[in-house]
Amino acid sequence: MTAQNSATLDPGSPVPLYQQLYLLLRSQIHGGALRPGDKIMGEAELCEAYDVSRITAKRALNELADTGLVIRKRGSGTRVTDRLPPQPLKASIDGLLEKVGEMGRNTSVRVLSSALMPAPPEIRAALNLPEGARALQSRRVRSLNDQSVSFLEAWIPEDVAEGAALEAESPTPMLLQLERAGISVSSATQTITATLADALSAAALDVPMGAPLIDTRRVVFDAQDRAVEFIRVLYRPELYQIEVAMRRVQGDNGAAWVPRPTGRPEGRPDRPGAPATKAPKTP
Amino acid sequence: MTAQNSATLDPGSPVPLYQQLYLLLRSQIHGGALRPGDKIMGEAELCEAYDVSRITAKRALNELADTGLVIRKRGSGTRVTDRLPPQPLKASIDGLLEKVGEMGRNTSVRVLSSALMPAPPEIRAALNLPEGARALQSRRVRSLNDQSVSFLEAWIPEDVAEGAALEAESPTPMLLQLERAGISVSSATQTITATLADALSAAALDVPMGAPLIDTRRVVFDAQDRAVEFIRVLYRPELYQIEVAMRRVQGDNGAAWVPRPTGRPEGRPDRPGAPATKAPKTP
DNA sequence: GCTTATTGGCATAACATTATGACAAACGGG
DNA sequence: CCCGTTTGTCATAATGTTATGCCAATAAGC
Repeated sequence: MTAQNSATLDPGSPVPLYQQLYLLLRSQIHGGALRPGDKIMGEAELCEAYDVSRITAKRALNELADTGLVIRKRGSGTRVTDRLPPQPLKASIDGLLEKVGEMGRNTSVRVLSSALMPAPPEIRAALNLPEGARALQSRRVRSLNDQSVSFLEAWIPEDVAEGAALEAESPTPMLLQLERAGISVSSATQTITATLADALSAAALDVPMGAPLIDTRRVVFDAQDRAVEFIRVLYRPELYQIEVAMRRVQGDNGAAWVPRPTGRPEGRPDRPGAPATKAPKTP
Repeated sequence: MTAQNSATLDPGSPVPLYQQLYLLLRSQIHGGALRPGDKIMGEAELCEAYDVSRITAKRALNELADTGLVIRKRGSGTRVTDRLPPQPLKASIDGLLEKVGEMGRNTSVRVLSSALMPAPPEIRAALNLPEGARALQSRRVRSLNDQSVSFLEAWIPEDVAEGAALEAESPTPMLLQLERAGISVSSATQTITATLADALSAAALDVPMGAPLIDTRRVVFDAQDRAVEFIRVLYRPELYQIEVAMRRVQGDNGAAWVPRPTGRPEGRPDRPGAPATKAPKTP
């Protein structure tokens, strides 16, 4: 049984071939299969491998070059950029950044919009609101070093928002404002999945439509188990990833994995999970 | 600052307009904004609302009808199908299914390939192997109810694999085989991100290339802190999602979120988080 | 039965995507 | 310096996408 890499794009897809190939190569670079300095297959080879015409392969490679991920040279070929696209940030499931190792980052939050509006059904279901209830919607973008990392949409029930006198236009996280207003946040349920950038998130995060995004949804409860906030955050996977450290414990009914909360405590050396790209470059 | 909910489409995107509109409406249905039985805006209204021609609106609606999400009737209009698509499975971060509520599921594992081969650089980095080292690669697909849910690629260093006398062709999870062979698994580091289906994973999971996938990578360590396995698992987000329940605790330096290991213990009701992802479309 | 709303279908035209093929220009190795 | 390799550029043709406009067929209300 052999591991074969029969690679074929889907000509029947509504997404144009050059875009399919571009996204594919892009994810290979971000995922670590193609490393900085590596030589990418030439246009001719790509034609062969993916059964497309040279114009299509060329366009995919040119899009990569336009994004700065590769460098193309006549007669020489196409190579992945040396300057490593910065390692994606690692964050624990609580959504707070951890590996802010280099502290030179300019982090910033921009409020795109905020308004009190009737909560759509999906939000009502998450927040357990009656039909016709209104909620405060706030959309924000978080940037690090002038790169948009995450796009966020928060919903807070009208009564909660009023009671806490929230400043929706302030870049201060809504959750923090809630806590400052005396609402004791006690638990949350978070769902992690993947999605594609639509027009709205693509514009906010400065990625092409159809790019993959990490999609997290969280419902936050106060001490009385009342849902006080629903947040959906979309992250750019090449800039931000979720990392979980786990310990194996023996329980009553067999072994189980226990997530270790935050940081990198118990003497576990900092072991890369072999995500994205590799670190150093030869001198 | 107003929240413009008119998520305008992007005529400049490589993704055709009818597809953008199709995806938009589709995510509204999956997300709960449009509920079963609801009447969707007619072609004329969609033209107005999204500034597209009727042919485009019609095509988007027809794609929805082809997928079975809506029913169109001349003179009457377009309505969301009554039967709602099944909820995705929820699993905790340890990768083990939980919501196997209905126990009638036929779960099965198929071994696609397995081979001892030189470990590619990205794997060597994860497993801390020297250049030229070999590793056992095993690719598997896990299905539930005849639907492919996850695609898995495991790498085990040659010496570990030999010492444990692994049966790579057996559907028994490699990690379980390692444990049975006396290798005590004690900790792991897992990274969660999002990616696009390439040719290989698309074929294995029966989704179109370019579909979004949840991408988890895990390095497993034994009691001696030796990396014994690297696993990369790709999940179909419309069938499988990761769920984390968290508790807020007061620590020494401020509050922190503590993940609650597994299951849905402390009386927290089951709260849906509403996904919005791409499904396979067979033209 | 008549009217209105809504989808189905067709024709035309402008533009984007893709394949095929040919030639020019830069790079690198012998 | 020559030569093979690789990318840059161009032209042509088939196909897909989108807008505009028109008319037919079906459903629902009066």
